[in-house]
Amino acid sequence: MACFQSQEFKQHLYQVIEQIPYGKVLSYGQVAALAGWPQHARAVGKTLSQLPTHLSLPCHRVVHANGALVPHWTQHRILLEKEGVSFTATGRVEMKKHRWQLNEQ
DNA sequence: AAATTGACGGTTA
DNA sequence: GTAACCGCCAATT
Repeated sequence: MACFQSQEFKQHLYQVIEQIPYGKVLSYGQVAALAGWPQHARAVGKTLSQLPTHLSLPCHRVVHANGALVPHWTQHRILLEKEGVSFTATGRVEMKKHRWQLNEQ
């Protein structure tokens, strides 16, 4: 079966992220589960970290389940703010409002 | 082969 | 509400 390095996995991952609606965010674990690899949230993050820039994928809509943003990425908060995502005082996304659930839409 | 690291998750304090 | 701890998997050193 396909490994995490395989193109098939990445393709599936891209497809999931591409489906994230405007102003919504998804956690790594949720993305991993939708891609068919539950419990692999960490590996998903690793894969996203190796994403080529030319894909123009809304990877900024993928955040930590706790609402924490991506470390070492200064633009993350800005991009989400532009989409109307609310933040708490400590700089975390309000997952309660913006977490994309398959139930809605 | 063993230990370390990393864009994580959920529970507990 | 935030902060810390332990558990999880895969890739790298």
